[in-house]
Amino acid sequence: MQDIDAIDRTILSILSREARIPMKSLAGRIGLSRSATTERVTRLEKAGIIRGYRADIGQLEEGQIQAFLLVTLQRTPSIGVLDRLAGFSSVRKVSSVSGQLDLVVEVEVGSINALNELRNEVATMDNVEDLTTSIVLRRGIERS
Amino acid sequence: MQDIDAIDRTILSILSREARIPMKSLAGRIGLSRSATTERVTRLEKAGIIRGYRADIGQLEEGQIQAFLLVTLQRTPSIGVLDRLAGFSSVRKVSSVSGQLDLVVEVEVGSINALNELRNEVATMDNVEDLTTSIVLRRGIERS
DNA sequence: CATGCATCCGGCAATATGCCGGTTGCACCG
DNA sequence: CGGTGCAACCGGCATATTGCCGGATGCATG
Repeated sequence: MQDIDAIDRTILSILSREARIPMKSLAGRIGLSRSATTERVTRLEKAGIIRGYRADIGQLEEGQIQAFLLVTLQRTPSIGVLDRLAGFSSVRKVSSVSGQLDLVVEVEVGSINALNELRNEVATMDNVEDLTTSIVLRRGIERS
Repeated sequence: MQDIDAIDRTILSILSREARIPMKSLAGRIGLSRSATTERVTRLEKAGIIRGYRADIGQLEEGQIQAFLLVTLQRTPSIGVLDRLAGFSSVRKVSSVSGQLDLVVEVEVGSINALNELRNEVATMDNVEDLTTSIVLRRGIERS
């Protein structure tokens, strides 16, 4: 196969909300046999469309702190910085964005100290011009 | 049960990366019987610690646009705004943060037009003082 | 010491999965 | 045209996993 057709889209949308659903039930919902469904899912996994399956943990571990690092670079693109950020285990997600900012980095650390250290490391990276840290006080909704 | 002990933590950390793992294998890894493991997982689900299981979709749907709305409020707390934001289906995640900003809102829309409309709606909400929109150009790593 | 309760274990029937051979529709080619 | 290859589908059987018990154990409580 090659392109993602309507059936694949349905599969993705179902799995993105109910990842532990049995293949048989999934097959039932999309109107295919179990084996065909499994084949499609396997393909999607191998193609990297489905990266994995995650439990959605609602409540943070005690003492875990989430924060956003809002980064402005001296010059874009951000060669190197992205890779170096990915090297930190506390970095959860990095997005390159348009506008005044260049990067939005979501991090999760065990303490304010750890956050400060991380912040300093990132701030002193080559090419980083400005860095604002916003600690997450409260999580609202979270979908998908 | 009541508090989340070390075993629960292990369960969460395993499930947050491999949500489709069979309970039997999970049990093997943490050194408990299958039934005890299933019980714990069920408890975690009912307690809302595990909110659900999601397939991690790597590639965005064609034409889908992600963006961050960085919101400053006139006065905090943000009574009302959080709820109203949650009402938009395109809003993926809302975080209350400290610092100059008050809210970081992650959204995903089908078009720039839709983003603009959303932006306008949020900007004209009562209590919203300032709003910066940053479109995601590229997604870097994403963990957990 | 009895009672209640949380937690654990193992077992059996019901279900789901992995793996296979077989069918179908279709494009391609001598 | 018939033959070949291929992608996608189906169903079936052996094996693995789950749901759903009953029962053991440790522990706090009256």
